Amino acid sequence: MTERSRPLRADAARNRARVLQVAYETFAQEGAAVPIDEIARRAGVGAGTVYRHFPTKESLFQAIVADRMHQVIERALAQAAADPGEGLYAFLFQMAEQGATDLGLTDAVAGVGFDLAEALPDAERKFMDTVADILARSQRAGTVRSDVDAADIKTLIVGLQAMRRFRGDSELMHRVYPLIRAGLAVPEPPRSA
Amino acid sequence: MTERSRPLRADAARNRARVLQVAYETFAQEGAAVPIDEIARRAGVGAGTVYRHFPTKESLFQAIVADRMHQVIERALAQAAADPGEGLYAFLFQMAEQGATDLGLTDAVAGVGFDLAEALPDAERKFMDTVADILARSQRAGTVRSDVDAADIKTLIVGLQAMRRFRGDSELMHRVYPLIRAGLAVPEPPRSA
Amino acid sequence: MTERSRPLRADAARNRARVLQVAYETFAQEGAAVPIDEIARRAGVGAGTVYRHFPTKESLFQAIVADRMHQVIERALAQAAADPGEGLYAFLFQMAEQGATDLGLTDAVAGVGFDLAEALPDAERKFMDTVADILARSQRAGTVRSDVDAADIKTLIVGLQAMRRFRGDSELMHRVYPLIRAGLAVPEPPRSA
Amino acid sequence: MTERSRPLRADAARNRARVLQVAYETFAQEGAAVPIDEIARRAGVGAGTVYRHFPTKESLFQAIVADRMHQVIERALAQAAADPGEGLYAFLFQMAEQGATDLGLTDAVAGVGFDLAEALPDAERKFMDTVADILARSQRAGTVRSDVDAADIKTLIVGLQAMRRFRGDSELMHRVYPLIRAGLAVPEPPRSA
DNA sequence: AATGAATGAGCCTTCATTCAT
DNA sequence: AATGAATGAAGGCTCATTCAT
Repeated sequence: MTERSRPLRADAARNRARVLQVAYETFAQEGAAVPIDEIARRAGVGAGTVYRHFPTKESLFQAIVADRMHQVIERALAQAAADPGEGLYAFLFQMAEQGATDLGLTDAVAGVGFDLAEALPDAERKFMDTVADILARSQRAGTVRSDVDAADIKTLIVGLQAMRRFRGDSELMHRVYPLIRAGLAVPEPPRSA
Repeated sequence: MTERSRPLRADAARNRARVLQVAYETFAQEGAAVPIDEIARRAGVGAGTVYRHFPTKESLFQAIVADRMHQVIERALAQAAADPGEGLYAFLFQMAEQGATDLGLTDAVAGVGFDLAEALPDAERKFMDTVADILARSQRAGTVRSDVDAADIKTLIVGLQAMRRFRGDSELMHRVYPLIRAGLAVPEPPRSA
Repeated sequence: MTERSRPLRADAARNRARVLQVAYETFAQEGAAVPIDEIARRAGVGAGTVYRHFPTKESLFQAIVADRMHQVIERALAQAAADPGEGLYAFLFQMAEQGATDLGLTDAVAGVGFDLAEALPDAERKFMDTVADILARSQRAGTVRSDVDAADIKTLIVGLQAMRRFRGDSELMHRVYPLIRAGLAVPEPPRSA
Repeated sequence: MTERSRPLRADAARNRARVLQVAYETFAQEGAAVPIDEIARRAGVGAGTVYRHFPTKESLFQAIVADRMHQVIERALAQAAADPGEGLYAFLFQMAEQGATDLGLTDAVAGVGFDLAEALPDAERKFMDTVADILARSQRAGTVRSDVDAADIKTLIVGLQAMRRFRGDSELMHRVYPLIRAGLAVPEPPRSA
């Protein structure tokens, strides 16, 4: 996605990956207010090195989000292929789970303090395509009502992430998630006399 | 709730109210990172005046949240009294609406960056009591399934606020809200043969 | 000293005296960093009232020092009249005692952060005259060596105040004060063969 | 005393030393109320640089005091070794001299606004040990009366510093210092008949 | 390329002083 | 005359970003 005239030197590539990973974990745990110096310290590099790879804090954010998006999409597609009927529900669940421990991703998806569509239009488009794909498969499988579209699902993802962060994993799963699922299910036709 | 030996002087009361209002709007729009100086500027007072009324930024937050909570609760109870069956749905909608333009309230309810239960235990308790009250009325009216409790509703509120912020009012109302409502409705009994 | 066209109204005079007293106690206990608002609060008046009587914090300081100086001088002269030989020692002791609990007076005498001679030349002159007077009486009484002058005594006062503040009253009296006294006493003439 | 995993980079060490020196001079001249920004300006660095080396204003104070203490102790021990009988007097004189131009050191020794024993217990202990050592040597040499202890000497130091600050160097030396010395000298035994 | 020191704008908060009530 | 609210200039400290080593 990011093009470079020359591939990174091996040690530079290692540093970049390490910073990305550490930054992801740190922001996820502590929020976006963590100083870059702290990221550098945890990654075992100098602050200058972080800035060499990511010229602003914002760009580090972007890189993290792009990275996560990529992973999320891969996994979702795999699940949908394996079980189309459950695909959408599995995806929703997975996104809630991710988002709960991943403030950056959540906010990126929700567009809070970070405009995904503007910052990473490719990632945004690919994400929406994936949602549409998975949704269509589940609808064809008859497990999701047909008057729901990809934008609705994205909205639910945003909501579920917030809920998941607010309430514990297990409680969300057992108490709220079923409500959402019931809402998405194909409604019973009115009982005929 | 806050007691003062003597009521504030007229000018002071005016300033206090003005700061509160401006701070509410500003935080809602810009988030909690806005400097106090900016609040003061918008309110047309000196920074010292803000600090006279609210000795820390945190306390200004608290005052805003307490104020909003109070209003929200009042309105919700009035609605529930007028139409018990619709009470819960009206409440959910109202909270989503409020929360969308009111980051402070949202975060306070969700416990993000502000521990409502700790900072304003009275407000928190009253809020939960109100939720339980409205829910019970709707359940008695037969419009909400009985295996849902106040904590579930609070979770949904958090989710709806996030969704509402993400998506426009009208779209949320027409596309996502019905799903939530369907999920909360009393399920059809399995069709007997 | 300070002239006024009209004498203060009774209530104003009462307020002025009260502020002076409270400010003296507060500065003595807490140091000069105490805000004027705090003085006002303790005195039970508004901050504006303090400023009506003492147009700056500095001037409040001056008034306190002048007041204390006056009292110190009165008492010292009385003691010297009663017992000329002990007069100087009593005076030194008294000043150490005062100064220990009275940061303002100490610093004023020492000229630290407050130039007594410049701010209150009358008080300064009167103080030095008093020192000279008491010293002369003790020298005539034969209890103090004759090659010591008023400036030396003032220097010792400054030192004793610092020492007293550093060490407790009783320890200063029993361990260090005798050394000073021995130093001031008329030296033994060299033993003839 | 302070250990660092790696020695500071040359430029950093230069800056640190420069800040320390400038801060010493500035605090000595102007007192502790000088803003850090002013120190930084005089040192020709940014405020952030001061804070990099000394994370709080307090810690800058401590570093200065520790530095001075170290020098004072070294010098005093050297003098005492060279001339035990004069050692204590030389020490007193030196401390008075230092303290007069060094509000930080004075206040640290006197415990005014800075609790040496708490902030730098090692320095405090070493200082007291040094005082005791020098005193003992002078007492053994017969130049100081035996009923004086290290705490008394410390008290005198506090007093002398205050006096020195109040009065010029030469005057203190010629007029007051002899009094103190006379007080410390071994008293003449009462003349036998 | 990496390092980490330096920068400096900006934030929260305090407080001497002024001024409307 | 008294009150206490308002002002606004600092001050200590943080941190994104730049730059010398």
